[in-house]
Amino acid sequence: MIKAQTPPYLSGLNPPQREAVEALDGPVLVLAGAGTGKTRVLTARLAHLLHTGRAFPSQILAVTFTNKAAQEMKERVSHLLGGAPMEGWWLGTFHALAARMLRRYAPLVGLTSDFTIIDADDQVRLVKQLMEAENVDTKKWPPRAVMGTIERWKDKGLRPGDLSAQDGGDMAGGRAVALYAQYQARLKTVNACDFGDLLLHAITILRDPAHADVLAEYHRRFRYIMVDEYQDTNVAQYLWLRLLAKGHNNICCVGDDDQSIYGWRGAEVGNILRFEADFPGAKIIRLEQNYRSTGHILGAASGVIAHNEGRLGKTLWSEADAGEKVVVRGLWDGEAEARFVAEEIEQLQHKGWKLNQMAVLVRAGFQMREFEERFMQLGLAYRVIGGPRFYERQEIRDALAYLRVTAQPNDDLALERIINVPKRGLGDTTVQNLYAHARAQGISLYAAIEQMCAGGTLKPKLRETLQKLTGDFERWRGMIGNTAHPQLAAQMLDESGYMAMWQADKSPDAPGRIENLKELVTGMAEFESLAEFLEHVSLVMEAQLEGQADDAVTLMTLHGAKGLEFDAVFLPGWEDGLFPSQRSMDENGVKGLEEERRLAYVGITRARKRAVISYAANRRIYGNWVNGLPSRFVEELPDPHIDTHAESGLSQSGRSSHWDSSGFSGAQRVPPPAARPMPERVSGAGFAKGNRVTHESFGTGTVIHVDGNKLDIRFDDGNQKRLIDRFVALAEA
DNA sequence: GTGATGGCGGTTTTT
DNA sequence: CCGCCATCAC
Repeated sequence: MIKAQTPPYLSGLNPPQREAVEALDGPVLVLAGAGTGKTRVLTARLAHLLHTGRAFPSQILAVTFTNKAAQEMKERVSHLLGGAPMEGWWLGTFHALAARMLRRYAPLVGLTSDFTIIDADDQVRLVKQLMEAENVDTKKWPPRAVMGTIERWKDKGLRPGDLSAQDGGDMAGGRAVALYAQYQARLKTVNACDFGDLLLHAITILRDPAHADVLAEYHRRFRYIMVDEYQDTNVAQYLWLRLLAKGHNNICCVGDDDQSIYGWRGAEVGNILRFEADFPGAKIIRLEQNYRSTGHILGAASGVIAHNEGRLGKTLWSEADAGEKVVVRGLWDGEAEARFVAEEIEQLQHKGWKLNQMAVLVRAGFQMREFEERFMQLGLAYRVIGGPRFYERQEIRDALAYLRVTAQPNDDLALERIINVPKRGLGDTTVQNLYAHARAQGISLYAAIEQMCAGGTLKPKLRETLQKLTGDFERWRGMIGNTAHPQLAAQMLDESGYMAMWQADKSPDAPGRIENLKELVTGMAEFESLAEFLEHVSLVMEAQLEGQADDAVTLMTLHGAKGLEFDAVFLPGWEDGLFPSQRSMDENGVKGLEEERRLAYVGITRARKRAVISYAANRRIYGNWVNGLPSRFVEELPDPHIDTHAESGLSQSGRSSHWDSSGFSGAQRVPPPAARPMPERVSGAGFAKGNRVTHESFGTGTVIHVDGNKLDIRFDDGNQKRLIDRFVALAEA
């Protein structure tokens, strides 16, 4: 038999990569270090399975963590195979795939196939309700924390029945397990699931001997399983995978234990560390050749991560040049640090580097403000990743709640959300009464309303209001199927008075909200049906793409940066307590510290050519000045790979002991609390779109967009900048 | 039902 | 210091 020539997707792979692509049978763990071509291997492997005829697309289960990763893989495989659309394959996130299974077998766990998927907000509201009904002090135990405990149980695959009362410790006055049971019961009553349930229910079905036929069916179907980012799987996901892989064990997991940074939300590094024990005979393949970073950057990153215990161990190497050493710089305070970073960025920009290829990666969101302010002052284009997302905005969630109740009247959480929005005179007391009835009868809120209206104990006025509301929903529900869903949505927002509510609202953000609502309605057209649209928003809480300047510095958290790469990466705030975060260390001890260290590793390895680490001696945190010491991670950076004094040329002994007081402008030390020159103009002067404004260095321009105190201004010289309002003044008429 | 006020807490976040 | 809540007064 004549072998076809090497298929294109195999060419250019290095030996371990190729081995990972071709090892199709049995369990395989691909330990893919940062920048070692993981995605390339995954996609080539998929292509290989299909190309060699080992499997049809429908026989492969390919799992990712994010929709973005799933999308990317879909596109790349399709491209590798000549653009053919891959029909019927199971490629998606754990949650999307589990939801797909569950839609089909929902009755086996007491749901109907049109169950609702509730979001984080609904989860907490439900827990809070239950806590209040149980007289649990919500001050002492915040509902969020109780919900967190429940979620961790779900992450571990534990249902209320698998726990005993003491497992909750004193959380919620020792009632956490009971609350968990009630929470689950309530979800069942309203035919809903939370994210954790998607996997939990799926596991429940797959491991129930009574439904062995279901498992058998999936075994027949999925001959190969592939998993991305395995280090981020939780126990529930692991159990789900194990059940599905049982028998053939053709499972290939790709991951990097050194990049496990989601332990706090249930990820178990243990899954990847234990792989060989879990899947006997597993082949372990290490991808260690890095194609991304220079030698010094790799050396610095490796030096830091080497301080962690219990690693599987990899030695990254590169054929690339050593490049520049990692710059480490101590600054006087947070402001000086922001000035320093901005200055460095501008210098690189002058050398021809693209802002798009630079990123500032912080440990926590609140650190971004200092940089934003400085960038705005300078008119340096930047984009913030990870703000509030489209589907999380209040008005969008309200609109979705209307749609949810229309599609599924038993969706209590949704109904509760909008029952009095806009105001209909259905206040707390009324809602509590309705709920009391619902709980007593074990029915949904909507059903309770119908029953009570039929009863006749209600005051006429109230009854009229409620009947109007249910009547509206009946009417809208009747339109499903015979009216285009975007039109249904538009009509609903109109007839409910929701749109009118915002139109009547005089607050400055009301127009923006109306815009968003319109955008929501327009966006719905891309989906086949209302149900499909709702499924999408439940499972794909995608960030909204904002029309920002094309070339801009990226500002985001270290967590958000995983999987990305930039020519230049700035890592500010390396002070003990901030990074590594004090809380992490207090709450999780060495484990917490090690996860922080992995975060440091992730941060450094994002850089292709230049990494700049900085720390400040003084920082204002929550209003008061605190002085900090350089992060222990700074000490862990191996000397040969770092340059502590990029510009100032001060003495070079013990690096923690001297701060670069010269800054880059030679300013002398200023006692932190001293009055600093603050711009006189106050924020919130009420600029509006269309205002003519002036700025000291940019001249006159027109405000084209207002976002809180940030203004997008098109200057008369053609430049567009984003600035803080207090740096501009209204132009003289 | 709404607006004002005081207290408190304050990482990381996808699905 | 700032923003979110819960509570209170109307």
